[in-house]
Amino acid sequence: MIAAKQYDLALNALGDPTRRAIFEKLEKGPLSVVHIAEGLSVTRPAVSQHLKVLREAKLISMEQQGTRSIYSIDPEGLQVVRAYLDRFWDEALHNFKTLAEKTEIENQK
Amino acid sequence: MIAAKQYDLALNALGDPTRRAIFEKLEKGPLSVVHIAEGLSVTRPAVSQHLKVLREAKLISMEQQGTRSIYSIDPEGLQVVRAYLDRFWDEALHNFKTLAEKTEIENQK
DNA sequence: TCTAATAGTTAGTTATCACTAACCGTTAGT
DNA sequence: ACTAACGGTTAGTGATAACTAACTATTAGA
Repeated sequence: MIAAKQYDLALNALGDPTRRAIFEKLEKGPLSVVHIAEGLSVTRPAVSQHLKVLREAKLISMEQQGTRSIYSIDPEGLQVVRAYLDRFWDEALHNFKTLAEKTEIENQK
Repeated sequence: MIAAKQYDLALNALGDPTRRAIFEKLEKGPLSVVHIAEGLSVTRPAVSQHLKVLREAKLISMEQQGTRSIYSIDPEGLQVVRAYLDRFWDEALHNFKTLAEKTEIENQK
């Protein structure tokens, strides 16, 4: 991955199903690595690697507590992806509108 | 990809840099396949395959005009991803808030 | 101090998926 | 009918990245 932009990192990170599973585990609140790993079908080291990717994308943040690493959802990455999607919103609605108008005309025939 | 849910399809689709490049080309308006392909570093068949993935994710829609296939941004896929991200918003803000409070306490020392 | 628990790293393997080449089908124009 | 333009499909290949196994480092507790 030679992604420079933040949204590249974030969308790449969320593109993997295992990483989404990890991300979704944090939906209910912060968790340590062992807690994140349990129930998942991959080994703990694999989880560690995914956590690194998610962290670089600023989708999660980490706080050290003794020997434990506690991970939480980070709003920064979410915000970046949101902003990216919003770029396309106007164009999408415009397309939708013209399509709707066409359909209407079509129906009048 | 054995993804059932719409947001799985959408996030998987946006996870690839070439597909993002295609998607971003449609930001300014609808385009035919040849127009999408020009400037990209992959062959036209590759573009066709990516368009299929984006279409299944409802991120783009297609309209046939003679021999041309005109592609546009589809708001449906955008909306699905947005809703997915929103699921994490409250939790993310909560984490952010407690972190902010902790930092404040830390600074008071 | 010794041990257990937690988790990050790295080398090597495997599996996935993006890509090209070759092909086919359809429509528009001459 | 013939040709050109457009674009979707498929088989096979190559590159990427997800994964495991083995190892190391750090901290907590007995």
